[in-house]
Amino acid sequence: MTESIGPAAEAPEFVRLVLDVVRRIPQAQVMTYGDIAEFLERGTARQVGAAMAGYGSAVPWWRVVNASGQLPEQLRGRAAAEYFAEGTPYDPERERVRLARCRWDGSA
DNA sequence: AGCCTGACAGATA
DNA sequence: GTATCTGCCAGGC
Repeated sequence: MTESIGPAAEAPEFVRLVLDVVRRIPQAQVMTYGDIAEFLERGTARQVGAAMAGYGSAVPWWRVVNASGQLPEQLRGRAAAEYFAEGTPYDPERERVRLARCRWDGSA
């Protein structure tokens, strides 16, 4: 059999591309799933979501949200702590980031 | 092959 | 503002 490989090594190329983008999102800013697919000119929002579900723990996953500025229920608590820590504009009532203020377009 | 599921999104009512 | 439907497409069964 092949020798032991790390979790990232068995990730498909699309997953690597997604993770590379997520790592570049600046602190206190976010991208949506669709933004990442569009930025890569590859895949769909749903595929980005699948990539994050499987491998997202290796990157700043809380900086990737859906088009409503939210993450799944299970992750909202931990994400909120990160938003508070890094100063991301966040609406605790709605449990969502304020996309109009912190959406990153991919430019530095 | 078909069917279902999913960290989604836009249109519509 | 919420609810529902449809399109999307890879992956698992």
